Amino acid sequence: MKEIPLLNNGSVSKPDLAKYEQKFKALADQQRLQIINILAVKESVCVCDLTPIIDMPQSKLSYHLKILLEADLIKKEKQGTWNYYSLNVSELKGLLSDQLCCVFLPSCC
Amino acid sequence: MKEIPLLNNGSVSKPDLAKYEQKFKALADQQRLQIINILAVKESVCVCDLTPIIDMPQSKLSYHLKILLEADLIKKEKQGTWNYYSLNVSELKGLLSDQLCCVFLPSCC
DNA sequence: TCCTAACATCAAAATTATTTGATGTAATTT
DNA sequence: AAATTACATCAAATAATTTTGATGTTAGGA
Repeated sequence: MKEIPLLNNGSVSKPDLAKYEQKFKALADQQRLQIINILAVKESVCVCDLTPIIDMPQSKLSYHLKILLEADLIKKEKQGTWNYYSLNVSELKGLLSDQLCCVFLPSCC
Repeated sequence: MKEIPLLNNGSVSKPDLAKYEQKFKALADQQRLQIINILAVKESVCVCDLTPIIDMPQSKLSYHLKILLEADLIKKEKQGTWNYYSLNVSELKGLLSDQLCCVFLPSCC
């Protein structure tokens, strides 16, 4: 055993860790990254526009959108029968490097 | 049904999506974020230094370190009996916003 | 050489997350 | 008012991840 370091649990608080965990979890899925990428290109899109593009049953798409929504990475706006989804760009920019913004939010570059 | 959009699967390639999925998955865990945060403070640390700090059985810690390692977020250097781990700072900076770098890699700020 | 410390790895169990298909609800159209 | 479209939600099935405890490996010390 080597010298015992002074106790230091790191400087990020527990609730912050939980918050970032949630956001990274939301990003940690190819299908959701693809959704983000599509929303970046198309600005604002309803679920019915999305299904034919990404080839996914509607309930599955709703599930993934909800995960992104709960992580506050996207926004939802109801307009009559349709639900329009769009990116929460400021939130994403606060999370991702400029380089990644270029990859996933092409409107950035 | 509204107008059918021109087909556009997003612009990020499949292998890239898989790569980012892996990296975000590695980040998507409080315990691993805590490890990153500790490595940021302590620069280079062996597993035996880490166990008492983060209160986790050794096999579990090894498991989480491996996930970070496979995502190329940390580096490992063997020195005799000890394995020293350190952050892959450039990789993390390519991933995280400046703001997040400040949170998790405090040496940044 | 034998013992121990510092790990990694493994298999089983436990926990979480995802997928699927069915059903529910509200708005719109006919 | 009935039918249809655009979703959300639910419960069950499946799959992936994490945790645990045991065992294996290697290097250094007695």
